[in-house]
Amino acid sequence: MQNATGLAETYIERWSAAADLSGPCPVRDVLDKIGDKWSMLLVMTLACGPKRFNELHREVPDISQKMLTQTLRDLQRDGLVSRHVFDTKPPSVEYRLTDLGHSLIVPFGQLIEWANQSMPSIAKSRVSFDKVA
Amino acid sequence: MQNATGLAETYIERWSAAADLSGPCPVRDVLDKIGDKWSMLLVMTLACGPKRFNELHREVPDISQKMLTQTLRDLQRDGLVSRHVFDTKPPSVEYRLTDLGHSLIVPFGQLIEWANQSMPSIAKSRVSFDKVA
DNA sequence: CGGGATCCCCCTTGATACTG
DNA sequence: CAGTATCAAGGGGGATCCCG
Repeated sequence: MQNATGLAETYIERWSAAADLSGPCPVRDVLDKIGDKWSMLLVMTLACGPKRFNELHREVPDISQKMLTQTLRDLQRDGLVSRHVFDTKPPSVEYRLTDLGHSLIVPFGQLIEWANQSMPSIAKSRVSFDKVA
Repeated sequence: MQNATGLAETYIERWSAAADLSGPCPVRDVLDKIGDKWSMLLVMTLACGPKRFNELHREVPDISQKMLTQTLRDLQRDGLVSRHVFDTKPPSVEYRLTDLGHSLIVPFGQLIEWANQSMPSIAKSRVSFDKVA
């Protein structure tokens, strides 16, 4: 295991090597989902265990039914989430993270970690930037 | 240092604890930038060293002048990038990552790493999903 | 309960032209 | 070289209604 500086250089190196900026890179494709308004929120909400549709809706109140459905479908399409229908009445549908989906928690968590730690600096920077402008 | 499973649980735990989903959380705020079409691309492009405006434009050809300007301003506003004007003629402006900006490379790199490793699975999942539909 | 279908707004992005 | 200003288009996403 290398230190943080070494890691950074490793990533920079790899990026430079892979940086074929002509055409849509696969990385962009994944990043679009990360940055998408709801995907990661749902992934983290599902991280603590499987949940049903309306259960998710309750835990993430400000998402519309449409976007909840759509985002879940996209996550399922990418194999991050699996969908299980129980043929009861009324019907019950359970969503849960796949292994692949679960594997996203650590790298994504690192980013959250960074975000939380960096928030104060970012906030201060914004204030002083806006003050000048 | 814990193993991957322990780490995941740590992040899940923290997320649950912090999940005040009422109102815009700071995490969403940061995620918007990550997912934004150009921010991370520019950060990684600047990772290997400072660059001037048109130099950046050459290395990321498919960005428009407008978005390049705008994205750089946002990054500067957040304190991830610093802007240095050299009063020569013709004028020269150099952009470089701040320490804060540099600190993003590692967590972001982890995500890229995940993306690259998971691409095959995701691609396969998509194919089989679309086949059914 | 768990969605699908539709309408519509607005915000981001791109293209183009101009400037110090 | 390093931007700014303006206009037009596209699609992401919300609101609403409907269905099995």
